[in-house]
Amino acid sequence: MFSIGQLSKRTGVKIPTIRYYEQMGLIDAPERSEGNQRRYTKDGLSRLSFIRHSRELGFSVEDIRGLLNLSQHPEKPCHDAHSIAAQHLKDVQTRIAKLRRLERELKRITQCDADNVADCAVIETLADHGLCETEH
Amino acid sequence: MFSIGQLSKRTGVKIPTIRYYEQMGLIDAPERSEGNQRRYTKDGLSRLSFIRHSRELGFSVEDIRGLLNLSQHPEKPCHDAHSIAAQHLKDVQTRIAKLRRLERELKRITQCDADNVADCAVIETLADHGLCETEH
DNA sequence: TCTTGAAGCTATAGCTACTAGAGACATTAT
DNA sequence: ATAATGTCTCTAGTAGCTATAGCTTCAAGA
Repeated sequence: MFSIGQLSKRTGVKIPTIRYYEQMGLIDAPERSEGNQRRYTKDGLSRLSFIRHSRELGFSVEDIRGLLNLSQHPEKPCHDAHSIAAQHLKDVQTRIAKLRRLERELKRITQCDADNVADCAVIETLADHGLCETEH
Repeated sequence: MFSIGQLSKRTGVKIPTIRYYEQMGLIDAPERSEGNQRRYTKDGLSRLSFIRHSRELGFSVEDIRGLLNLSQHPEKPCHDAHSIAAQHLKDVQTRIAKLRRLERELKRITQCDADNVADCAVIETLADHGLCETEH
């Protein structure tokens, strides 16, 4: 049996976040001690680790709810898990592409070496989209 | 003079967002019509365009507050504008790097071709961080 | 056994940057 | 004049937590 603090240390999920997950129904409400404190089992630990890891990979809480659900049913086809992951991969790739365009634009505008704001490319570019090289 | 709807169309910023910016102090409260509706000048239009464009480049509202401030003082050195932009560029690059690692990991785990959840690499990897190739 | 300090409890509010909705009033076109 | 559209304020909701207040419980040392 782990206290919430021990669970937190083992998984790296902060205490208020664990309680938040419980509230959101991602983890079951665990048993309580006589004094009403949460007591977790190994099962609770691995479920939370699953969540933690999924969050690190950027899955949304809703996605995780689905994945957790699937993981409880080992006999089911894993097609659903794949489509969640594949969709997420796509999202990540879209975000990368977008950020790359931003990076290019930011690199360009930070290269200005003017002395004052009047001639500054940063300010000027922000004021006038027409000065941008790429679309965004 | 533009109504809020016209301003919205010209800048691409949604009406509630314009009001939100006003509330946040990013744009000045404009004059009102006799019937209490907002009426904007060209100045208001260009200020909002500046904000819109900065948001598109991913600057935070706080950053934009600083940049707008600087843009009002053309005689000032533009060092501050540069450091805001440079810091933002750095953030963007960090995010790109992180997303690339995610992308790699997601690509790897979505390549599984198991039939059911019990053998599914997606689920398995999420449950056990040790199966990951890269750190995150 | 008593005490003390750390850890845990609930409930509420705050964060970013908006977005949505309700219900009332203003403006514009016909 | 009337109807359709636009705008007003206010409140609450979104994701995924984080922080605070004021209280109770637990575990270890004297």
